[in-house]
Amino acid sequence: MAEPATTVDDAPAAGSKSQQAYGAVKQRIVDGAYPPGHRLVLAAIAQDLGVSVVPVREAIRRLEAEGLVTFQRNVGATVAGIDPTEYLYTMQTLSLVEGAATALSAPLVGAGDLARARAVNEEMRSCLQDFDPVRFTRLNQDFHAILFEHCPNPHILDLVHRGWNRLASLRSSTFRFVPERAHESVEEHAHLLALIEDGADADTIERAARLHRSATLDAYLTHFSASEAASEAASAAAHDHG
Amino acid sequence: MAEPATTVDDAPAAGSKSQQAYGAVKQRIVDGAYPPGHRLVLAAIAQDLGVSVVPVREAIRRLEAEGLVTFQRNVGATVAGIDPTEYLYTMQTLSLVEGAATALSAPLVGAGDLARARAVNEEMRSCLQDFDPVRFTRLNQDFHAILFEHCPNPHILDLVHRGWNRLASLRSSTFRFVPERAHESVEEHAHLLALIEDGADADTIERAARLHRSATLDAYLTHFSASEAASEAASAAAHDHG
DNA sequence: CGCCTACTCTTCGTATACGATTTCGTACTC
DNA sequence: GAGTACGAAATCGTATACGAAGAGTAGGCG
Repeated sequence: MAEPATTVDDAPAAGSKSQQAYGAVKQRIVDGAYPPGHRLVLAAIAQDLGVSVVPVREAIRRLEAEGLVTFQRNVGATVAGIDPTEYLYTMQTLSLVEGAATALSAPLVGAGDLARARAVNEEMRSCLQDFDPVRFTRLNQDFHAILFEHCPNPHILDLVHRGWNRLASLRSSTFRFVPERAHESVEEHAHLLALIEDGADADTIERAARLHRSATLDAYLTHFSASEAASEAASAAAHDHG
Repeated sequence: MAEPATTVDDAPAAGSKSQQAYGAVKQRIVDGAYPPGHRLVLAAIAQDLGVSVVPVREAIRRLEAEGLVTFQRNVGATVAGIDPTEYLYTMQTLSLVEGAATALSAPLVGAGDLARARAVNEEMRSCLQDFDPVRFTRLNQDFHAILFEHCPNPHILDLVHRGWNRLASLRSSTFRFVPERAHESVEEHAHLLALIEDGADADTIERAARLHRSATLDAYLTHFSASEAASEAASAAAHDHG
């Protein structure tokens, strides 16, 4: 299995060069090395990774399917932007699937998981002063990942992961713009943990998890008082679930 | 803008050979020409379509991302099967996203849409005697499509389409095995239409739409009294939402 | 007689090469 | 001076070719 050892040691090294390229490009996108709007030129990436254009092409198409890049025939691919409307759609979808995943996962969350989640949430709480949006967002993801990762339905779980990946493009998340929201978020996390620990029914947990995310979305929308009609419509829809 | 004006009636001829291959293979899968489990050999398909293997490969990977085919490195692709567990997961996911899509779509459903939906439902009702599962399933899809197609969130709408596509592999659907369910289904459709017409709130509509699908799933599970532990777990989860 | 091994054959994975399309720069005209 | 048309460069899309990995099969060995 002696891989060509071309600077591969951290993340990729996934046997296939396609997967290798996929992992590499994906990482650079979420790391911010390829900022939104950046053009992804096949030949350049191929040369950079030491492979041909064919695997790179396939990787790009996979990333397109995940919504991380946009593609245009005979023009090329660019890193998917943070268009407010798109952000809104993504958050709404995520609230839906993450709520369900959390509810389905709840019965399978053990005491150890709960303890870990609580620890992460406390770390978030201690992070509130001397606020660092990026770090907070990262902890936020860790927290929720613990709660939904046991979801027995792989399709739903996959959708949750995709949603988080898309949001990873803008690493700052909502909390950069609306720091106040961070405070509420920590409290809602505690509430969610209590529900799970008490064995609340799935519907209640789903509702709480969904509302938690919808509230974050609303906080965002309130600050950027909607720039489009579409935003308003979707906002109203999100509210309806409150 | 100004699409090549192709967009021909059915599916293929989409400018790019990749898209052409994608459309062609997809159609053969949903048509049943490529039955579940059928091996998809790149070279064979390429020759059949008069193109090279590269576009076909890309098409296959896209179909893989949609869950219509399964892929194994250095082995090849096969049409995704109807593994009961997989069916269960798909239905559960579909109940989630279709419920949300229907609720979000409801305020945008006009009188004309309602009339069409009602007409389709009546056609289904008249279809109950002299029962044809395939035809009934098709009408069922038409009915629901009218209700969720106005969903303003393209991501959610796309997820609904993907779910339906996966189910299209087994064209007979649940109704082949549980004809009794067809009767209830028509009644629930009427109820759903009434809710939408009365302008019920989004949560109520989402609940009704989700429950409608969950009930179909349960009917299936009751007949094939679960063959696996996983099935039971997911079934219980689905019930929790009732 | 059954199991293991070596070989071949199919099929995938990737590299290279060439044609097609778009875009950008420049010169020309009104 | 602005707009348009032409041409060159860049980039994508697809075909062909070759190497690699897995699956099936025949033969030998226990």
